[in-house]
This record gives sequence, C-alpha cells and structure tokens, in this order.
Amino acid sequence: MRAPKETFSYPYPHPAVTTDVVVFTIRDERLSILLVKRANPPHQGEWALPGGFLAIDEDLDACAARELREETGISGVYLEQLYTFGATHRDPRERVISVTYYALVPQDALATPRAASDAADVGWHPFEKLPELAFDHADIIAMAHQRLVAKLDYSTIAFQFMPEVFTLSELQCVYEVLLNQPLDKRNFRKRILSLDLIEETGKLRRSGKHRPAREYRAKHPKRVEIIK
Amino acid sequence: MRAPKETFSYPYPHPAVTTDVVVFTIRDERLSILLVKRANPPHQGEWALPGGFLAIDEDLDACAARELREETGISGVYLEQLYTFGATHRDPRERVISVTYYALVPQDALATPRAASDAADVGWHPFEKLPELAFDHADIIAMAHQRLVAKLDYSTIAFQFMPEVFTLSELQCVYEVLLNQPLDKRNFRKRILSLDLIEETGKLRRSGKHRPAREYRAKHPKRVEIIK
DNA sequence: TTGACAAGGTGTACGGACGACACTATGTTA
DNA sequence: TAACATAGTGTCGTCCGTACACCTTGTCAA
Repeated sequence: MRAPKETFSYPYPHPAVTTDVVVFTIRDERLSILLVKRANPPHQGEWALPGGFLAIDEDLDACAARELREETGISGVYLEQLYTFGATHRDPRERVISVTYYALVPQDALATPRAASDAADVGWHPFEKLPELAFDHADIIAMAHQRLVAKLDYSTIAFQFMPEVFTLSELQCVYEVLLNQPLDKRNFRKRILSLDLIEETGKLRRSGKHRPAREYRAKHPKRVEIIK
Repeated sequence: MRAPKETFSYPYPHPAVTTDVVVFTIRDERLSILLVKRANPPHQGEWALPGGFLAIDEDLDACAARELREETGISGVYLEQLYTFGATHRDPRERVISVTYYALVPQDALATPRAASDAADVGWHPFEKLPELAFDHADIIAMAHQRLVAKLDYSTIAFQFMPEVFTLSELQCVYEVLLNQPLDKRNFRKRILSLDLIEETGKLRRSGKHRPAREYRAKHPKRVEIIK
C-alpha cells in the first residue's frame, strides 16, 4: 500500500498504463472467458476483463501475471501479449493505455476462481453469449479470439488447454470447439500423431459404459511451437 | 509548444508512453531500415528508431504516424502495431513503455528522407549490417523482421513495398529479398497471378537492352489481405 | 542489317499432403 | 450374454506446390 498523500509530478502529462487479460478455457465443450464484476466505478457492477494498473517498477508481463493471480487466483498458465489499446477516451477517469494479454487455462484447473477484493464477482462466461462489457473490453476479446483461432492453424497452442494427461477424443473436442466445426476422427489422429508432440502414458482412461481410451501427455507441455 | 513551468501530478506514479516505428523498404535489392541519429541524450549520437512521446489527447496509431512524419517526412504508408516493450530499465530517464509499430515504404518513395530538429541525421541502413542501436531497438527490429517475414506467407503485405506500377520481376525480387532465397520464375508468376490481386496496365516497361516487361498495378493498393 | 545479348514470358509432370469415407474392437451395464 | 457407446484403424482420389528448359522480343554494336 502506498502513502495516499504522496503525489508524482511530471513536466508533461503521462497516461496511466494497465494490463488486461483475456482468459480462455474450455468448459462443458464451450469456449469460455473469465470475467470479473467491477466492485468500483467506473462501470461499477459491469463485467470486465481481469486487469489493473502497472506498478512503476514492474515488467508488463509480470503485471499481467500478477493481476491475473490477484483477481482470479490463476497462475502458471500460458500468457501472451495481444495488442495495446489506447483510444483517447476509452476510460472516463484519465488517459489509459491498456497492454492486453491473453491466457489459456486447462479445462480442469480452477473450476471456481476466487473473487478478489476489488471484484464483486468472478466467473466463466461462454464466448457465444457474453454479457455487456465495460470499457472497450468487447473489442479486446474479439481480437484475442481472432488471434487464438489463427494460431490453431500454425502452432501447437491448443495443447495449452489440455490437462497433464488427456485422450485424443478430448483433444479433438478442443479443436472442434475452437474451430466451431466437427473434424474427422481418423484425419485428426493422423495429423496430431504425425506432429510427434504427444506420447502415450500407457494407461487407459475409463469413463462411461464403453471401451476405455488411451491416455496421452504432451512431450513438452509448456512449449508452444510454430508448425508447418 | 507547452508552457515549460507547468507540471502534471498524479496520486500514483505513471510511466511515460512512446511509439517507435520500424520502417522497412527495399533499396538496391536489400531490405533496409530507416534510422535516425539521436541529437540529444540519452544515447546521443547513436542510431535509433524514429519515435517519440505520446501526446495525452492522441491515439496510439496517430502518434506513430505523426512521429514518422515529423522525424522522416514519410506519411501515407502501411503502418501496423507490432508489440509493446516495457522492461523496467529500458530508458535511463524514467520508466518508458514503448508501443512499437512497423511501416512498409515503397521502393521509390523518399530516396532521401529529411532529418527533423531532434535528429542529427536520418538514413537507410541495410538490415544485414545495422549499426549499434540505442535502447532495446535492436530487439524491436528483430521482432518486426520476424513478423514481416511471417506475414509474407499468409498475407498480401509484400505489395506495400511496391510502387503504383511495377513488373512481375520487380515483385519477385521483393519476395526474394525478404525470404532471402531465389524463387522459380514460373511458379512465382503462377501463384501471384492466381491470387487475382493485380492487373496489367497495358503498358510496357523499357529498361536496359532487352525485351520490355509488362507493367502491373495492384487492384486494391492499400489493402492487406489474409490469404490461404 | 544482322547477330549477340539480356531479360521477359510460358507448360508439364511428379510427389506429398489433405480430405472424404465405414467398419471392427473393447469395456460397461442391464 | 447381448446391447450399447465410444475407441481405434487404412485407402484412395484430388489438389497444390515444386522442379525443370526453352522460345520471345527488344536493344545495341559490329
């Protein structure tokens, strides 16, 4: 906590800098985004992206990771800078430059994120029916979604949605949700296995009254590679 | 010009925000970058990217375009946001967040850019032998180059290097320089023409003691499309 | 005038990647 | 033990990308 009376002066006006994070996951076979309900003005009571002001001695990536951790309890996930939004009146308080990030969270992690002090609520919202959003956060989400879908085609980013071990059917489901279209099972398995990115655990996954599926794990779970 | 005595105060420390621009062109069959020699400290006398501080009532894109125009005389070119650099000590004066852009300039435009007041010199430098650069500008250029080469594959960005009319050989030369490898003439022409992005002007270009080449123009010169 | 020069312009054939497509295997449960 | 539900597997055709060589046409100099 900073001394409230102190002020910081500059010979020229300075904008404020924030980071905001679009957190994606896949829940119930739906692409979902983590939103916080704002506890304070402006836009009090509206849903918004987790994020907040950059500390003066803090790197941008660290700020995004910290805000994500503080506001939602999420850490250790894939986090990539997206774009910087700086339209002159995007925040009514003062000039605010937002360096935005997007994060990908595995399916099972954090079923119920915890709300922080400056958030009235936190929750997952299906991408297909998002509520009204504060500031220009709808634009930020749109761009994050565009980037995510584009990266599916030429990188191994989709694995960041997967838990440590998973089945090929689960992986296929992730691709189908993101691409919003069904995929052929044989072609999908052929393509994924030819990438040589996953290996069998040797165990079987039993679920439901049917044949168990082989479990796989990523050979390099944290790595996102460019392919093709 | 602002009154020099005025100061601007905030209850929390604010970083400064700048934009810096990596300007690419192709000169003498070499990819080149426009640099300015710094007239003032810090890094006085070193080469740096054109750029400068964001005005408080100015959009980010407008700031990049303005700095580019003021420092080099270039305007009306393709300009795209690249990435935001904000490491805590990248500028010795104060905390500075740099929202970086890259620009593509047609070959013939602006053979000799003019130097502005706060630049001791301005000039094109071949990408392959850049001088020592101020701040973290070498990192910024590296990322811009990576983005540019990547976009060659899935967009029509290369046309931004072309003048209004050009020959297929000139276009091929641009691709060869950017990809740093020779291309097959027949395959190149087949691929480019199949995109249906250019049309013949009907005129011929005479140069040297050989058969003249057909001139082409882009159907939508300013448009950069995602292909494939 | 004509022949050498230099870049402009053109088509085919091969191989690999991707997409369409249907049936058997295996564990569960009633 | 039979029905059920998902797991798991191979082939074939098409399209795209790549490799590859020669004729065309204007210039210039002998």
